[in-house]
Amino acid sequence: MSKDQGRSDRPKRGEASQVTPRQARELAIFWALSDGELRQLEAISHRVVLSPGQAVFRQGEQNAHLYGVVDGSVRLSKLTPNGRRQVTGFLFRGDFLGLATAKGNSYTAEAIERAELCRFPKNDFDALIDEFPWLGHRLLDMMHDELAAAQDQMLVLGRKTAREKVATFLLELSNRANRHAPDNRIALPMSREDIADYLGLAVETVSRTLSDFRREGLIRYERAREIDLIRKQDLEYVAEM
Amino acid sequence: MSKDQGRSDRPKRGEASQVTPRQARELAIFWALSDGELRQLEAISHRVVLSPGQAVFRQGEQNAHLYGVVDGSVRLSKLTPNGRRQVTGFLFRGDFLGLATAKGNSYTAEAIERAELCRFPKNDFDALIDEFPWLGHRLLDMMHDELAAAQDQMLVLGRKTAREKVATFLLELSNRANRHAPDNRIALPMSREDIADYLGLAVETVSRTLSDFRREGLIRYERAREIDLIRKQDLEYVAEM
DNA sequence: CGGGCACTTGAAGTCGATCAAAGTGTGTGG
DNA sequence: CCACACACTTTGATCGACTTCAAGTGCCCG
Repeated sequence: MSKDQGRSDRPKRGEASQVTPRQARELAIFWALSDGELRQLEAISHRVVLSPGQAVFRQGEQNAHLYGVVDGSVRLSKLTPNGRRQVTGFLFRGDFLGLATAKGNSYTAEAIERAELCRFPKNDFDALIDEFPWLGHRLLDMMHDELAAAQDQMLVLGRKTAREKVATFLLELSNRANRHAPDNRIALPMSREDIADYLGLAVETVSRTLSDFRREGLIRYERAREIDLIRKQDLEYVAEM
Repeated sequence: MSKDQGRSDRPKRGEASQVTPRQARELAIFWALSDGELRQLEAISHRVVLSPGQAVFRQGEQNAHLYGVVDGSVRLSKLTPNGRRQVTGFLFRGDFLGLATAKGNSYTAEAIERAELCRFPKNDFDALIDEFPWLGHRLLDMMHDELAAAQDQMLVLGRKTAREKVATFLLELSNRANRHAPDNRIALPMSREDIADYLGLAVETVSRTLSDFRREGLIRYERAREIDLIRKQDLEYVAEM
């Protein structure tokens, strides 16, 4: 998870600068770009670095940009007038955001831990799509995936018990965020409250359920944010997918 | 809600035929098409008529078509292995489906009441997009809306009480399905169980909550599937949007 | 007109929320 | 470098909303 702490080209947090060569390479891989295409994308890209808690954009704001997560993790959430919160998703390196916001964001995006993003103006990106139409198809595919994920989550929220929700969450995180991590050990950058707001539970229930899983030997952890999924099979059984 | 019962051009249910001039006109309006564009869309369109309960397509099946709802209403749902169901959305005339299914449907789409759909092969539609690029943008916009709706529903499922859920549902239906209906009277083509599975509640809770609303004078109804939203304001207050 | 399915209502039970408090770890300033 | 403060996490006890189980009731369609 190279954090590049103290590198000289690191800009002031929350501000944008030109993308670095490393970021450019990341982008090229995410989008499966040729060299020529990459150069064009680079030309319209800026780099954004956020510290924990800082917002990429907020519910209700206008937003004319697309973002790619290069490093770190991002939390998407909606707030009700009376202050209840629903976390609608977590994003990790390789994920994109800003897609679902034609006019005014319907949700807030915030960095959970220190995060590096790439930013492109939507207009420039649209122009790029006209030049490389398959980019548009890729964008549509990404929205497909996002929509499918949202519908899966609706099932989790509407029809699963607390145990099933937490088990599902752990497995989802294992598949999405820790693709390349050592087997079955997952890092949880988000707080218990974030998890609770994602699963439609109280913090205490999340904590209790994790303790239950540990007592039953399904998982193991000392630090709260680093969990070993021993007996993944049984966890899958609990999740009842 | 002209049902065209007994019209001579009505095909055998569940089978496809050429679109009718009336359907073509509907399409032209939905997509804001010019005459030339409409002719091309007509050329690739087929008409599908479904009786109550019949599936447009099923979870897991391949699906190479897009559909537009011309009349009636459609229920989208997901099933867990152990038989629990989550209804992810309801579609009415003017809505589209088949968008979120790149490879294998992630949900089932079924007619609630008798429904008329227009069907286009995805390939032909893609070709049409190449000719009229703004059609692709329109498609992206529609996915925007779908995604935003899904995220709204996540908030409903995760963070609202039974009363809030039911109130939200009634108002949503009033805005979406009954845009052109006489003020504040809504038709509910779906069963109480469909509503329950949409809101993540038990059937009995939906029924009870509606009875409560009636007792409190927020709504009025004799037949279960036709409800007057008297005191919409108060309903909005209950929904806590 | 009669049967069946959808809806409603009632009573009891349970899961998760809420309230309360103790424990843990992390970062900051002395 | 240590001590303290604060935020996060865990655990316990109680409460309440919604589910589940069990009968009704009534509407719709044959």
